[in-house]
Amino acid sequence: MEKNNDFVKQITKKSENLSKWYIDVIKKAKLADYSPMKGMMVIRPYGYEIWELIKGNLDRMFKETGHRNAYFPLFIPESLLKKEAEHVKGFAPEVAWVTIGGNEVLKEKLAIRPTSEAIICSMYSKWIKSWRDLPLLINQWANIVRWEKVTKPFLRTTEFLWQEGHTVHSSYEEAEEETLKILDIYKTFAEKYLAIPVIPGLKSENEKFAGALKTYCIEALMPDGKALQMGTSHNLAQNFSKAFNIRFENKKQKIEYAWQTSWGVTTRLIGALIMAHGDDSGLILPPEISPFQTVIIPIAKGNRKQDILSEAKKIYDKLKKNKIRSFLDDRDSYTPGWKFSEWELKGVPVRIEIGPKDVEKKQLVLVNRINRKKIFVKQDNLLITLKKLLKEIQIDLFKRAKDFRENNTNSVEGFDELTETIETKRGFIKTGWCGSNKCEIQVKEKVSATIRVIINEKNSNSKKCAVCGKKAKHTVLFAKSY
RNA sequence: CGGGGCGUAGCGCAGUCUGGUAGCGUAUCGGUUUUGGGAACCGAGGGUCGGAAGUUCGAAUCUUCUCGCCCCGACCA
Repeated sequence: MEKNNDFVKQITKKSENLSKWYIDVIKKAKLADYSPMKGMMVIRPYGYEIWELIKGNLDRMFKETGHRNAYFPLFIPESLLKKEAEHVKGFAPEVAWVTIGGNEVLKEKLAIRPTSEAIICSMYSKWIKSWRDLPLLINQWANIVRWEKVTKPFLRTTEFLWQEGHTVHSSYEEAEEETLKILDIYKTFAEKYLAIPVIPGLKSENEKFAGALKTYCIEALMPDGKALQMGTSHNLAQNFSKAFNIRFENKKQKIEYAWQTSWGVTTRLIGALIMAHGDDSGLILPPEISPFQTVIIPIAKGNRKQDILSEAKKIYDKLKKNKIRSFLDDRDSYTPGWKFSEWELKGVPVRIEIGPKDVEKKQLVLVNRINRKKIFVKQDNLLITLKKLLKEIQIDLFKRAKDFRENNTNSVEGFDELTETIETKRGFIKTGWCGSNKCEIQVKEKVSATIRVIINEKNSNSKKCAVCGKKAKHTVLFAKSY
């Protein structure tokens, strides 16, 4: 009986089929559900609460670095979207258009924003006149529509939620500094809050944002060996300021085009969170970002029922007072065993059990979601032990994910070894690259893997390009990607 | 957007080949006893078989079209 750990029924095993497991968990844990429109999902309260925690923490980090929130329109007139040539070329295939308003056919069709550079830049050109107006540091939390062909809840949906920062600076160097500052915030957030280790770096020309000079990103490795881009930060240089006429008078009294950045993360982060940490029993949420850090399950037996319930309520109040997000599951219609499985499926990191024996001994049972290890703790020591356990779980999840990434990162030399490793092992493939578009495409055509991130911009320790054999300019990570 | 698979009760499925008026498990609702790993018993409700058109005396079942979802590719956060 104690041998069988298959407590949760009705979800596919993560080890057997990650995709199926992923969908099962999302539906059974009530994170999201499909809507009547293709590729559009409903984010249910439990899923949205995770987003609120992501949003709250990132928002604080943005504000601490001087950014302010604003809100721009959902629609972008076609003429504005077309102003930056590369930009419109990149997004055209996935834009949804509004052509009728009320009963009238519109004179100019309106794009539902696939990203907001165009509308925001058109406003910036009105607002910015002098170096004294800079830097301008604005972020917006918004929804976005991209008409994707293949969708998957959280990872790629037709409509998604995100934040997009759009900043304006008086020099290239300052814009570059901002781009890297945000990249660092993203990395810190991913690792400290989501407990997902990421690799920061530059995108290749092939993979960069339409309209950017340089695109930086953070990349994570998922359990199936595919890479997931978790955030991007672009140095737009003067590409958009020239297209949208954002000019300022600099300190030398010369008119100059402004230097810009843009950056974003999306509800995709929730998808990463689900895949990175979960197991055969369901989700495992890092304490920092879990809607409930603990769930209290009273085992209300026989004539001790009232007794136990009131003790459980006291524990709940105590945790609430100490700002530990918890849920008291005192529903009478489910048995304790059912609740254990349910909350494991929902990924709550610590379960607190309180039954007749515990009330007698003035103790509680804490159960770690990662390994189901039980800790018996005196009621007086609850806070200290619980806080320690939550910290431990946060760290363990990060460590687990990092070990996985390291075990699935292989260094290779030469085209054959590169393509063979991708085919047989997947994961990140570290190798030298000469910097040519042609070499990257050659790999893509053979094994459909691309350069996820350039991790060493300057030199590559005299390695050779894995494809052409010429001297390598960069060290890069190849991978298949989401 | 190409190749493959699937849409029948909230969920998981059988029934489709061979046409005859819809069933199983689970969940739900009411009641009683229960509660330390998805409780037991008694009773009840719930489906225009994804949608449309056609063939037929008769369609979940056959034909055509269409919508959606999943998997594998190509494209993207």
